[in-house]
Amino acid sequence: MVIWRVDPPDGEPVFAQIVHSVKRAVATGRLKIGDRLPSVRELARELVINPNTIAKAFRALEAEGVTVSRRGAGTFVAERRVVVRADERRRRFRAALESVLADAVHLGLSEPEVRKLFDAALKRFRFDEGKREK
Amino acid sequence: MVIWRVDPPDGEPVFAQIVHSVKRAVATGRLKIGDRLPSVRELARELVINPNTIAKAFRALEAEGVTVSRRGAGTFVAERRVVVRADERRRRFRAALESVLADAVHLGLSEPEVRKLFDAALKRFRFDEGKREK
Amino acid sequence: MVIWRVDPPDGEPVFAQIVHSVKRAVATGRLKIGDRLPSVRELARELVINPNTIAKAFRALEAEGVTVSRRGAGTFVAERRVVVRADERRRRFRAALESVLADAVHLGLSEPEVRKLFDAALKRFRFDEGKREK
Amino acid sequence: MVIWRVDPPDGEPVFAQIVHSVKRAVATGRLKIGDRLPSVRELARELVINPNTIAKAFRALEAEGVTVSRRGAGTFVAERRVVVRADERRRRFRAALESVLADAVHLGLSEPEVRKLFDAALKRFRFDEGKREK
DNA sequence: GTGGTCTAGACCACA
DNA sequence: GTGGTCTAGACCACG
Repeated sequence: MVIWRVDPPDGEPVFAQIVHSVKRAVATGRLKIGDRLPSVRELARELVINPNTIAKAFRALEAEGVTVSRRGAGTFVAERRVVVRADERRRRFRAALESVLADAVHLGLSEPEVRKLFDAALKRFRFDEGKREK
Repeated sequence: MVIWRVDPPDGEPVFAQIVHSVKRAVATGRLKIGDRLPSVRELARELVINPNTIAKAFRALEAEGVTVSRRGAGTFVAERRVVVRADERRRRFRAALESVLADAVHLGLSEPEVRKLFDAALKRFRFDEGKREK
Repeated sequence: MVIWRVDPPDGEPVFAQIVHSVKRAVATGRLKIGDRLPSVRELARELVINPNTIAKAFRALEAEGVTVSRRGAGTFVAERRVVVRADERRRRFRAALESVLADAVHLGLSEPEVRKLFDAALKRFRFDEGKREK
Repeated sequence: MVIWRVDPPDGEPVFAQIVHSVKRAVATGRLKIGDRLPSVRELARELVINPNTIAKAFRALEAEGVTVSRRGAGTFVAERRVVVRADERRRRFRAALESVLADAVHLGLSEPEVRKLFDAALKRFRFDEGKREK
């Protein structure tokens, strides 16, 4: 799977698309703890995007605890550390899921189709790793 | 279930929260085809939100085909009509789902927890209705 | 062809749909000069529409010179009388046509398709009658 | 050809006139895919119209898929993508065309005149471009 | 009464 | 700089 899924006219802000790309890559194992992300300038050149936008995305990732940046060395995938209380994280997940499911209904997807796509997606994500790996 | 889940400081634009509220209510059967939504002014009073903001949400809902508005009459839940191609709607759902799952991983949810919450949520949505009902 | 093409949730105001129905019927010969329209109450019952809305449409038709109403007798298709200057009517037609054609392009219709639909539609309209008929 | 055909007292809402202006300009090739529209504020100044009104028109254009807007960047003519089913788009075109033709009859235009104006107008529209161009 | 349009002006988010 | 959101308030069009 490709890491960078960035499409400026998509509607989602470009910096958010970068944030999502990294989070998806980490959550699916495409990026592992300790892996180094490209430098801001490098990535800006590759994706043809303003470096300020990349820098903003990286700042957001660090604020969320997904990455850590070490001066002069670069940005790295961080050890996963859970900060949110159990009920709070369930609440957030449920809310996000409900929006997605409501959209699915309005898009005209059937329940079996949704179930199938969910199962398929779920397989690609690594839930119980992160705290053990390097 | 309550229909209106609106919390201005939430970060998500208020009008989008209203849009989501209605889509969720329709998708879960809390609102049925032909049902009349509260009037713009009425809802504005109830939620303590500027009427223009409500009107904007209703316009967005109409543009998405979720409702129809009639001057002098009100705003109604529309017949559900599927317009998007099958592959396109799968693509959209998959993308949205992946973001939600990536967030779940980073929130520290476990796979069984996610599965359980998904199953529970799925039960509340009505996938195969809409084209027949009143 | 059916005369009354009225669909409240269509977006076009209901009274305007009635006006268009009558103008279309007259222009295609479905209604002829001197023909009597249904009474306001009769039509309101038939179309399940507020009588005020019908009355408003009939007022608009009379203002445009399409119909004449005779007290106690009803509303009748009027002798066609042209009031607009030649250049003005060409200007109006051109403007309306351009909007329709622009929409056709954005809808994805092809030029031959448009040409064909135009030719087919044109055949159904009676341009050079009206001043002669009873 | 001038792009902006906006006349506030015309009866048609100002924002709709702007929408039509852009659609016409794109459909006739006056604006090409990827072209940047004037900024909201710039156009507001030029047309002496409230920026919110311009913004509303641009939002409507985006909802119809004619343009894409990017925060911080501007509003651009979108790749043309056909979403509506073939029969549906024919139905819509036919309905709009019939209203225009009925009006033409009532305006007193002759059939040859209508035909001539149609042929002339048709030449100015680009039906089969859009998916390939820059 | 209903929704729709337009203006004016503040403030935010993004590139 | 760009577009987006929200408020406040006037006025219009429709049923």
